[in-house]
Amino acid sequence: MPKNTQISKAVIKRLPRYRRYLKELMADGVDKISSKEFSQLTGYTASQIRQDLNNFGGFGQQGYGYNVEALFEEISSILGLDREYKMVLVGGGNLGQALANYTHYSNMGFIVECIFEVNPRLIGMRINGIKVRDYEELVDYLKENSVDIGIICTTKNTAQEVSDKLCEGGVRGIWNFTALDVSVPKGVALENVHLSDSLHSLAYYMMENSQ
Amino acid sequence: MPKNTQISKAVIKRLPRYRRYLKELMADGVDKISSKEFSQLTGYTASQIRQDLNNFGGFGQQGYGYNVEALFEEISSILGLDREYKMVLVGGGNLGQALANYTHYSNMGFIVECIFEVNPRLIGMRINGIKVRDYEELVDYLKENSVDIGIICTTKNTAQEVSDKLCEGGVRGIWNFTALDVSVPKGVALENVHLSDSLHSLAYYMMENSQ
DNA sequence: TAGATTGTTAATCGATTAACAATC
DNA sequence: TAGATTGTTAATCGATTAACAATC
Repeated sequence: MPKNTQISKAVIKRLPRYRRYLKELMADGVDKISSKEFSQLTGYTASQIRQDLNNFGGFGQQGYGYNVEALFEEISSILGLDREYKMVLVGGGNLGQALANYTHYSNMGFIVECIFEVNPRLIGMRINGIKVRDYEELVDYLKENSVDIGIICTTKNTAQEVSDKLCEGGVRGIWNFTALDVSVPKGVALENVHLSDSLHSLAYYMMENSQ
Repeated sequence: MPKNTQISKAVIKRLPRYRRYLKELMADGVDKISSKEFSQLTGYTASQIRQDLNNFGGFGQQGYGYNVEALFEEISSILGLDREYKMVLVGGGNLGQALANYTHYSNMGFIVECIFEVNPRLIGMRINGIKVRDYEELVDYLKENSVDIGIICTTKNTAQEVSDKLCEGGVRGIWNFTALDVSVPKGVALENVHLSDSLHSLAYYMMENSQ
């Protein structure tokens, strides 16, 4: 139960990371952890961890710490990972195909229903079980099916058009892998993965290190 | 010519974005831009843009603005994009193959020399011209060849081992796509792309929107 | 010269860290 | 009860924004 103040982006970015470590702890059979121990594990300060978690509620117990499994469930719920998301991916090239698979099989609850493509050689095929449809069918498909998230993996120059069609078609989230910062209407969530930007930052830090 | 104060991560994250927009402006034949106009384009405040750029030098001209092409070159140089980087990718699965291609062909100067894999069916093949080698050869390869950046695209449980081999082999940067936060020795730059974390943040914002 | 816009300092805002009272 | 550790307030730090003098 979130308090009604807006949570900062910085906090939200840390939650999936906390969750990953909690999952590992569960796998290792650890059932309680203090903010201090969790700090050593994650690299965030104990103070920040407590501060972050208390945005959402008091999940710990004084003198004891946090129950690993309970905290994992709480964070999962906060992130909305206790539901299912239907997704479509647009742009079934090399990277698109790989991402469709990755997303579908590595993340519980995120279901990639199909891939939309313009290349006639791919249309009609199945890629690891995920059907490839004609991009022309996208708008109709969205009319007939409820889709939560659209993944954009096209070229830069069609990205905005694709995003518009997805948003008009009723998706509530866009996961964008193109180099374009697409704009989405209010009420649609947007997450960009700019791979080249990431690589370019890496280049910077390499140079900085060697000075 | 960077001043000798450490530049904050927030600034470095914005530079590739500035550069992308400058590239677009160049393609559109625009040759000067003011911080105010650039603000409208990028969504960052004019003040922040000027502040950021002045960490590295005075690239503008009072009363005029910034020369688009010159600024693009400056930022490229700051990011270290005026050199070549030799890369190897470890883990040539679905996503690894796609990333090797993407990196090799979408980014000038980032050359993926080869892919290392354990799957015997892939070893010896070429994927879009990039040779797949036996993972067993990685250590020797790094002894004989100078490699700048290692891309890790294996499963989570071998990620740290791979990272260690790459770092001992002399790479100066790690681009990590696994869900593990690998640790690298001081002097090696690390950039993580946690795809699942990104997706999980998206899920959060979708929920937040619909409340 | 007048107008525009930078470079840079100062003010504000927000996020992180420290401290400690509450409490298990 | 004593010890440990949270939840939360206060202090600090850093990043963003505003303001304006410098200057093209």
